[in-house]
Amino acid sequence: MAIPQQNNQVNPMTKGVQDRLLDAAEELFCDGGFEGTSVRDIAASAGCNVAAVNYYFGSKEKLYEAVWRRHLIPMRDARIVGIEKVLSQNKGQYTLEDLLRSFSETFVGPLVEASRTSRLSQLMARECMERRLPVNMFTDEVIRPTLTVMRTALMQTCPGLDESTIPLITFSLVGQLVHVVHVRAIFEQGDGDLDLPVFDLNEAIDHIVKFTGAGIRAYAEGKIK
Amino acid sequence: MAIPQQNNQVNPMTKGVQDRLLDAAEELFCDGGFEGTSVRDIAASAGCNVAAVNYYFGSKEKLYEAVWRRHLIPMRDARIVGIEKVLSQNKGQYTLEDLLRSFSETFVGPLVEASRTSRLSQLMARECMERRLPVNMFTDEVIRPTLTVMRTALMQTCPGLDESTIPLITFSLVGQLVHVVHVRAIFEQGDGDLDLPVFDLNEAIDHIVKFTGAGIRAYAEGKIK
DNA sequence: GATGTTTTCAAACGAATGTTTTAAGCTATC
DNA sequence: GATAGCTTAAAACATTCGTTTGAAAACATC
Repeated sequence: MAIPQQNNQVNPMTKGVQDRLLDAAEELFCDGGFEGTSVRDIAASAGCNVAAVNYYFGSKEKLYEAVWRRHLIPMRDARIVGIEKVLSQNKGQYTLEDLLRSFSETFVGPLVEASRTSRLSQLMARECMERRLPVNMFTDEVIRPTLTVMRTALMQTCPGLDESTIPLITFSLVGQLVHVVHVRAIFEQGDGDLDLPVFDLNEAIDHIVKFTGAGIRAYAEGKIK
Repeated sequence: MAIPQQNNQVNPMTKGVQDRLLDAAEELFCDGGFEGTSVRDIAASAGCNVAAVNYYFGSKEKLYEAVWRRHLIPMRDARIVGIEKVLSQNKGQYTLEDLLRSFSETFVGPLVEASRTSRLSQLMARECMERRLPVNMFTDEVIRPTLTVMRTALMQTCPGLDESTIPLITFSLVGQLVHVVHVRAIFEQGDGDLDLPVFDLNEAIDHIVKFTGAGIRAYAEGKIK
């Protein structure tokens, strides 16, 4: 009746059933979404029986949450250390753009670097809409900690900046970065015959960094509001 | 066997079955997504039989497309006339921020003004991920026409602007606007106990307009790149 | 009012879903 | 090697799904 403990496989050669299920579920959830993926598909892809899903995770829903838990904390930590690395860099020998670039790259990185057309980004985008995870799981584990670090980092970098503007500034930066991930996903799966301008990720990030930097400086220099 | 013609109801008092199905489907698709909504729910909500969906639209999928077709063209037209209204305003008596504000408001407007926590925005966000509409239906009917008008408008407003920067600039603006719609949806359905700063839509749009304006001027004045 | 067409409805179909059951296989301990 | 406790497996269970069927109802036309 009870769900067995997490079995951290001792032998690293062959993954246990739990890990195989997590891997398979992650890939299939990304491609087909939660509703579009059946536990039979997951079990088949993991090479085990259907019942294993309920045996190890209790339900399809719990399996979905377990897939997410593997990503949230590493994602948050990567963003935070990215910011702190810039801050601790040669005691102040960094520009606003350095800070923005570091944040942008650690933000976009895990969302696009994953193999096979950015699985995490698909997963994230789906989750934003389907709302299957417990509310605040995201807010508590990723968004709030990141915002806190970013706030002090920006204040330290731009002395003239009014602290009340930081939420909206961060909002603008994140909005552009999220958008870059979405658009990239669209272009990658597009059939290429769109005559929209070709989309280059590094070029886009470079633009976002400079563009956002200009906006922030306008705030800091009092040219806005 | 054949699907009957669109019956444009003569008597405006009582909507026909097709329209009732479209209304019900729109609401339910927004709340539950495509997979999460059954044709039985739709039929019940529309007050008709299940078979009516297949009778009038051929399939659940076709009904979903029909729901979308009611929105795409009005959305595109609203954006375009919003831009053109500013352009034709007192022969040049408008600022860059006027243009950005008009575009922003017509962009965000239909996504947030709809009754009940912005149905269209939910629908849009879901569609971005589930990809159920024919590819390029969005690109052809909305995105490309809007981009074309926006390009000429920006070039006319900022003479010093390099045309090659416009796609990325528009991208930044749209990214922030899409994000504002998403975040607003999160806050509206949130339980309010998030201690994140309160989110005010008009304040956010005002920020986006000024922030983006500063970024564009930085390009136009050669301070970037 | 009879006739032919369009629309509505209850019922059923066939397939797919998540979950549970029941029994067999496995592994470690004595 | 027997025993107890995990783990796996096949099958069945109970829903739910989109769609189709066939007949009744409503409507229009003459």
